[in-house]
Amino acid sequence: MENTPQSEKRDSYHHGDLRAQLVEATRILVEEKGPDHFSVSEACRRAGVSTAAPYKHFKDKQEMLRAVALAGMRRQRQEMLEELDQYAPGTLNRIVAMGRVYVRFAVTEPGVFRLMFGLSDTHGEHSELVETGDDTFALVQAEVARCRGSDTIEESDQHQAFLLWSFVHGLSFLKIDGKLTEAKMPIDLETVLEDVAQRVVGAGNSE
Amino acid sequence: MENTPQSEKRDSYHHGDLRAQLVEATRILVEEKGPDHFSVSEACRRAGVSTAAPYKHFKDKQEMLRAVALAGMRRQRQEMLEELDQYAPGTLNRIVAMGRVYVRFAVTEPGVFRLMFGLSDTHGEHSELVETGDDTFALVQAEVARCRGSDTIEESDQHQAFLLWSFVHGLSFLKIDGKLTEAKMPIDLETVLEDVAQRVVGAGNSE
DNA sequence: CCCGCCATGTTAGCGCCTCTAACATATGTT
DNA sequence: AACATATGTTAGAGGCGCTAACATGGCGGG
Repeated sequence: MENTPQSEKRDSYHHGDLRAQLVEATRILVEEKGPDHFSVSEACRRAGVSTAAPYKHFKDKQEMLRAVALAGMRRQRQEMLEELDQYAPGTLNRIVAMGRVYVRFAVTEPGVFRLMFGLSDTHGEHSELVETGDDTFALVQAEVARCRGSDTIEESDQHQAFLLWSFVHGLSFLKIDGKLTEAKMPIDLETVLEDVAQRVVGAGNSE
Repeated sequence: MENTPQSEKRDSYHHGDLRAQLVEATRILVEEKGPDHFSVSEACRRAGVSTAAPYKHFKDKQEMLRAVALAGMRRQRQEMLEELDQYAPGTLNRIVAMGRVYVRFAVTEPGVFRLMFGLSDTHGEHSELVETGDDTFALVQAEVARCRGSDTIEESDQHQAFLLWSFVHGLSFLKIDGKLTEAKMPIDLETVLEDVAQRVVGAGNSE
């Protein structure tokens, strides 16, 4: 973050680390204007290069955005791992912690968060994004299994992890889209996450 | 649907019902290419008019998309009402039915569904969209209350409706973004919806 | 009945955008 | 030193959103 001089005039013809700087400019713009209103031109202006320069590093606009999305997914996963460290294994607190990170990330970086999921066209083909997402989901599955006292993931764990994921995903989007007025979400986030973890993982099976 | 001649050459200078036809062309294009890759120009080509014509009916591109989003929200709400008619009042089946409509709509018309939520910039100011969304949500709240045997909505009903909404919303997006492989969502939609309704509304409070 | 108004269409064109081609410059390998 | 390659530049094609100015035709009042 702090090693990106951004708009300092460069002394040499060549740039040094244009690719990284373009990704950072893209990230900032995506947050500022939203993924829709992002333009390559403006990223170039921010980075202080001509509008043709990015095409030496990226195939097209989509690839620039994809780089930002991938970095976002890795950052989100990293934050989860760090948060998980603070809680004892096999407890609901760890489930709650992951949900908290998920929603917090969405609220803190809604632009990048939208990118991580919205760009569904190209995601399928480019496996890094899919793999990183799968890895993060595997974290949830493992945590659910451990709440049962097991280290192997069974179908019920998959199911519960899927329920949790859908919920926090929906909650995140509703929040950043401004659909959640006070009246619709009457209690605070932390309590909600605890409630959901309890309902999904804490209780016994209900069939 | 069948009263839109689409690309028939029109005999007269004037068009007759260009606005409606542009909305329909927009809807189709949004489904075909996704909300991102929609262009006013192409909608004009489909409707057989010049690229300046839409601006006699819409302020800008956003307003065209908003018209499609609003129509979508009303259609979704209508589908819910029709589906609800098939089930006895005060039963979990009615909760499940609403979830089914929500997800089915998302899967059937992912482009419009994205539009209904994605365009968060302009939603806040233009109240029709917000109101329609609120109306639909109120339906869920009322249904939850009635499962308790009450006709007045209390905070616990709000809370449960919110949980349900977040879940189906997240599930819908994960589905249309292709994030739900077989391994991640091991059982079929109907069973999932029943399970969630049971966990959220069916069970007693868990605090 | 005709005439003028206004709604709604058209063409022309500006400015911005993405992306490519052709050229320029730095870097490092031999 | 000379060349190959990586990475920057300028110029420009082609598409898009939107506006201005003009054209057409339906409709209501004299």
